Order: sequence, then C-alpha cells, then structure tokens
Amino acid sequence: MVSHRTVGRLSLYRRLLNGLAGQGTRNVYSHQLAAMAGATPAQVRRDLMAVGYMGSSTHGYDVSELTKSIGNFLDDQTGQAAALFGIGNLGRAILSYFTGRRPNLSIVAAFDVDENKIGRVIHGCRCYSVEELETVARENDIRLGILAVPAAAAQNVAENMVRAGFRGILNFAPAPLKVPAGVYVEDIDMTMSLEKVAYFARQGARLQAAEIVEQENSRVLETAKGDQQ
Amino acid sequence: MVSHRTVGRLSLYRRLLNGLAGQGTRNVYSHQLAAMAGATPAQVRRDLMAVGYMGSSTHGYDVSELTKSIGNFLDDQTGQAAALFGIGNLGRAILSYFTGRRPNLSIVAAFDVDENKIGRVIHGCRCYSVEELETVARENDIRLGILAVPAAAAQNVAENMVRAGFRGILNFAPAPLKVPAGVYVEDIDMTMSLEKVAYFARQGARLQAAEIVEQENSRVLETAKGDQQ
DNA sequence: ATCACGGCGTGAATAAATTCACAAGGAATT
DNA sequence: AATTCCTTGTGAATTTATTCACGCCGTGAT
Ligand SMILES: NC(=O)c1ccc[n+]([C@@H]2O[C@H](COP(=O)([O-])OP(=O)(O)OC[C@H]3O[C@@H](n4cnc5c(N)ncnc54)[C@H](O)[C@@H]3O)[C@@H](O)[C@H]2O)c1
Ligand SMILES: NC(=O)c1ccc[n+]([C@@H]2O[C@H](COP(=O)([O-])OP(=O)(O)OC[C@H]3O[C@@H](n4cnc5c(N)ncnc54)[C@H](O)[C@@H]3O)[C@@H](O)[C@H]2O)c1
Repeated sequence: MVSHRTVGRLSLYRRLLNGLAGQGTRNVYSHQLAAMAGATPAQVRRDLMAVGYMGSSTHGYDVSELTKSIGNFLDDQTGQAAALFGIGNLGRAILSYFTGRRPNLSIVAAFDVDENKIGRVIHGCRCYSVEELETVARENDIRLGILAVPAAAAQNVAENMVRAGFRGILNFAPAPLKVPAGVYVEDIDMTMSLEKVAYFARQGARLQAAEIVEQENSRVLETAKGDQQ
Repeated sequence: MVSHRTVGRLSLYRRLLNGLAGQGTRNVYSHQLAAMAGATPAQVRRDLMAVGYMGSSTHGYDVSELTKSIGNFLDDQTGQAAALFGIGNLGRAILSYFTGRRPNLSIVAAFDVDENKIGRVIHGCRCYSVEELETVARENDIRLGILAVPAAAAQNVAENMVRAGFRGILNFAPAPLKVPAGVYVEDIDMTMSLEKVAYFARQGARLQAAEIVEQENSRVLETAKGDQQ
C-alpha cells in the first residue's frame, strides 16, 4: 500500500525528529523537516499522511507525538529481532554500529562458519554456528537477517534463512539473491553507489552552472506564495 | 540527462556481465540480464540505450563488447581517485573491500584525526592527517570522497572536502549533509535500510498470498508473446 | 525460397512519484 | 471583529519511470 520510498523517508524523518527532541525543540513545520531531509514540504506532508498523524496549521507537528506516530507505523509492537550472518570486516562494523541503537530493532545473534568465532561474544552479541540457525531463530523469534558473507556463499545462506522462516534480508553481498515471494530483500551495493557518485560527480561538474541558476531561481520564488523547495 | 536509477542499474549490469565473462559466456539476452538483475527485459534494453551499444536480435549482446561500452559510459577515461575519511570500524571494512577491486576507481588516500593512525599504511592505503587534505588531494587529483566519520563531524569534514575541490561524496554518516550545488552526495543509510526491511518483512507476510498469485500469473504470461517480467 | 521464431530498439501508453495550488483554520495585529 | 499571515491536508496536475507492443531483422527449419 504505502510506497517503498515513503517508508524510507519516514525512517529518516524519525531520526531527524529524535535529533530535534534532543535539542529541546517541541514542534516543527513541514518545511523545516523538508530542509533537513532534502525534500520538499509537500512531500513531507504527503509522507506523513501515511502515518495518520495530523499536525496543526499553527504549530506544525508536535515533535514527540509525531515521533510516536511514526513509531507506531514503522515498528512492530512486539519488537523485531535480527541476526547477522558473516562476522568479517563488515559484519563486525555493523555489529558495533547497531548495538544499543534502536531498542526494538536489534541484532540478537550472529552466525559464521569460522570455528574461531563460534561461541564468542562480540559487541554483546553471541556468535553461533550456522548449524544452530533453526534452533536459535525459533527460540528468539528472529525473522530478519543481515547478510555479510562472501558473495559466493550469499545465495546458500539466504536459502537457509528462508528455511528458518526469515521474512526480510538486508543484503550487503554483491550477489543477486533469489528468494521466494513474500521474503523482502533490500540490497546495499556499495560498489554501485560509489560508481554513481563517480558518474554524477563528473556530470555535476558539467552541469554546475545550470544548477546554480536553477537554484537561484527557486530561492527567489521561495519568497513568493506556495511551497517551493 | 540519464537518470539516477539507470546509472545504478548499469553498474549492476556490468558486474553481472563480469560474472558471465568469468564463466566463459560470450553473449547474453536482455531477458537473462533482467532475470539476474531483478528487472524486466524492456528495462534492460531501455537502460542500454543510454550507453549506445546495440545488440543483435539473434545473439543478444556480446558480453565483452557490452562491458566495454558500459565502461566507456560510466567511467572517466582518466580514472577517478577516491579518498576515505574516518578509519574506524566501517572505514577499515571499506578499505579492505575496495582495495584492488575496480582498477580505475580506487581509494588512494585515507584521512583521520587519530594520531595513532596517521602515517600508517592500512590495506595498502596511506593514512594522512586531515590538515594535509588540500595538498594530498591536489597532488593525486582526488575529487571523490567516502565519508565514514562520526555523524557529529560529518558536516565539517564535508565542507573541507568541498573546499579541497571534491565533486562527489559517498556518505555513510547518518547526518544530512549540506553542500553547494554541483557536488553530488549519495547517502548510504543502514538504519533506514534495516527499518525498511523490518517494515516490508512484516507487510510481505501479510501480502504473501496475493504476491504468489501475481507471480504465477506472470509466469503463465511469460510463455505468451511480449516481454513479461 | 519461404516461413516461423525469437529477440532488438523504441514510440506510445501506463503507472508511479512528486509537486502544485488552494480551501480551511488558528493566532497575532490592527 | 476584521484582516493578515502562515500553516496544514489533499485533489489535481505534472513529471518521471516503467512497461507494452509492434516493426524489423537474422537464423534455421521446411
Ligand atoms: N567490507 C566491506 O566494507 C564491504 C562492502 C560492501 C560489500 N561487502 C560484502 O560484504 C560481504 C562481507 O564482506 P567482508 O569484508 O566482511 O568479508 P570478510 O571476508 O571479512 O568476512 C566474511 C565472513 O563471512 C564468514 N562466512 C563465510 N562463509 C559463510 C557462511 N556460509 N555462513 C556464514 N558465514 C560465512 C567468514 O567466516 C567471514 O567471517 C562480502 O560479500 C562483501 O562483498 C563488504
Ligand atoms: N560501523 C558501521 O557499520 C556503520 C554503519 C552505518 C553507518 N555508520 C556511520 O559511519 C561512521 C563511522 O562509523 P564507525 O563505526 O567506523 O565509527 P568509528 O568511531 O569506529 O570510527 C570513526 C573514525 O573517524 C575518525 N574521525 C573522527 N572525527 C574525524 C574527523 N573530523 N576527520 C577525520 N576522521 C575523524 C575517528 O578517529 C575514527 O577513526 C559513523 O558516522 C557511523 O554512524 C557506521
């Protein structure tokens, strides 16, 4: 029902709202959120329609109420547990990053094939052998996986995840995962992202003049009526 | 001119083509590439229009020729050098990943504020103090940056990059970067991605039945004429 | 030869995402 | 109490992305 992109932006808005709450701000307007998120005010308002929280035309949105509403929309009430697969260079970085970040979306187990890692506790997270997957997943009700194993092993590990009842995979391996319908896969492809940066950096240099003109136009229009970006 | 999404997919197609070449495949059809990339054949063909290489209707695309064409389109002939900022948990993983991967898009310098890291060589990459940025960037003609410093430092570091003439930034810090027009920023936001997975995993469970039906329909149609996905 | 098949490139159609633009309303000001 | 200002929510319009669908062309079978 609600789009892919909207869900992503809602997550971003929530983080921005947390930042605002941290510095004591109590309410916020769509144009402020938009400026922080790099979106337009209209887009922010439209995205917020999905969560069903309504702002006031005089004070905008109440920061803590809106945060709560986005939480209701995005989060599972029971909290969702995730498992990490592959405790290599990237896996360890991810563990350190997600440890103690969002209370109700945390990595509760890690899996690897390396004997040296199995049984250890890294960043507060116990490390298991992949053989134990079904058991550990069932016991902890884990349905989300983060895949950080070598590309050659990725498909195989993904299939084990599916067999263990996983419903979502965040995939860092540069390999196209084939999973049955109903399992959601989100890829993070760093090579692709870096190549995009390289391409558009080049292009941007070429188009810079034009963009600056365009930007100045919108700056001018901003003072006129309506929501300009 | 050519869209954001198309550039990303071209990068993906290239990786898939490299895989095919590695296993000795000499030519490939749009529907095969589409299946591997999770796209439709029509989309593949349309994306390839951007690079200007034409396939044959009988043998599809020549793997090595197409790879070369995509390279001409995506890559800078002079090769683009990138610098890494922040050699922490994530930075080190990134260094290990990109080292010796793409020949003409590599990380040639790393910057940090930590005295213990400055002067060392990590994964074949020399580590400098951020004070040396302007000099090192000029000497090595670096215009791309990978930002992996703590969120609180990100904006500041980004401004230094811009001052040093950088045109593109791959940003891992969960902080909204404000840069002048003409500088391209691509964000990789792992928290957002994981929250998307959590959301759609839940949703997918709910919609699974419907999706399966839909998938079976398209399987059936696949044998009929036209390009179905 | 002729024909049928399967795939390519691409204009046209469709779908999806974003933006415009305006009614409605609350507070401050006159 | 009327006016002004600035905001929200949302239909409608627009822009962007994807998919359809068909003309064309080599190839291999008849
Ligand atoms: N390092 C990065 O920054 C980076 C960036 C982008 C993508 N990636 C991708 O992420 C993945 C991991 O990268 P890395 O640098 O951490 O690699 P790594 O070699 O450091 O770590 C891989 C880990 O996976 C484990 N492993 C191997 N097979 C396994 C299996 N079948 N089941 C469970 N665990 C298994 C290994 O024991 C090892 O601990 C790779 O696919 C890589 O391409 C890494
Ligand atoms: N670890 C992860 O997997 C992960 C995932 C997503 C996002 N991130 C983000 O990436 C960034 C880095 O994460 P990390 O886990 O590597 O953190 P980290 O603390 O391990 O490393 C940060 C590094 O940046 C250096 N640094 C600090 N200020 C600097 C400055 N002004 N200039 C240059 N270097 C500076 C520090 O010395 C340190 O080496 C953070 O913004 C984090 O939120 C990390």
